[in-house]
Amino acid sequence: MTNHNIKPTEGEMEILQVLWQKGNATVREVHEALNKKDSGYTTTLKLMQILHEKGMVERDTNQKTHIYKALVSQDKTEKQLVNKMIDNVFNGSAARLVMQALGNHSASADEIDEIKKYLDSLR
Amino acid sequence: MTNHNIKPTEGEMEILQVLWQKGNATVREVHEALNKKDSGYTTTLKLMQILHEKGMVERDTNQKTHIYKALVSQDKTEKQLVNKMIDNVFNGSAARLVMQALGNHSASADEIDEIKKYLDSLR
DNA sequence: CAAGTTGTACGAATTATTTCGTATTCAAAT
DNA sequence: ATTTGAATACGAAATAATTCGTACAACTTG
Repeated sequence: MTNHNIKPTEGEMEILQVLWQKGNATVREVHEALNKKDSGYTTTLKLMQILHEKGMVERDTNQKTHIYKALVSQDKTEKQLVNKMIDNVFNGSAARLVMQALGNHSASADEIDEIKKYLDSLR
Repeated sequence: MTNHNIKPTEGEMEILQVLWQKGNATVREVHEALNKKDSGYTTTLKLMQILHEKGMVERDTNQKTHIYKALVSQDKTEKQLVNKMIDNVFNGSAARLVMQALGNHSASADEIDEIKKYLDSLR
């Protein structure tokens, strides 16, 4: 299977987020979206070049200013990370992760409804 | 608030898991529980010493063989990690994480029931 | 008690990740 | 055309995390 061992680092993930959200973007756009006051433009550039080396993004170099686009799927990447966390942190129990996620104040009433609907659809 | 910025590394997490599960344990017990063929005993020892430096575990040094015990709570640590993932990976949406977790790891019917019960209890 | 075994201590090597500095290229504006 | 600004390339420094080697202390047991 392709895309076997994608394991973006934290910094790489931040960039992928932006690319998934925007569809495609230049380094400057990504850098500004991230709005990191603690690291410079060339840092973002470098990370994006590394993502490219690793085959996680592609880029159009026809213009001087390159345009990047994610190659790894958001869904697959998210699944990978979630699975890893279920295994590493919750000893394989998806339910435990879910409850931990919901026990926080993070989930609004709307979200909870959405989840219930989703659970029903699983039947 | 105490325990403000716990952020165990991956290796540290593995050890904490064992300590949470066993209540307390020696380095050797932890090392064997982890069953790492790729790294040696002193590596586990070192990590546990670092956990101690960081105040995440305590140890009884009355005997030659020290006995370790987690000081950070499993629940709080899990919440931290889950929240971090919700922020970093799911743009703040707990619901998205939950659905990714369920759509995936094929939560069992029992697990799903448990989650529904839990959701109802949140009202 | 001497030899072997099991443990801790801890500096240092290794590896991974992030960050930066600087050279260079290209295009726009003066 | 020259300067200026914005971009890429990329080595290397800085930081973080893991792993190991080795010294030494404390028990075991023959």
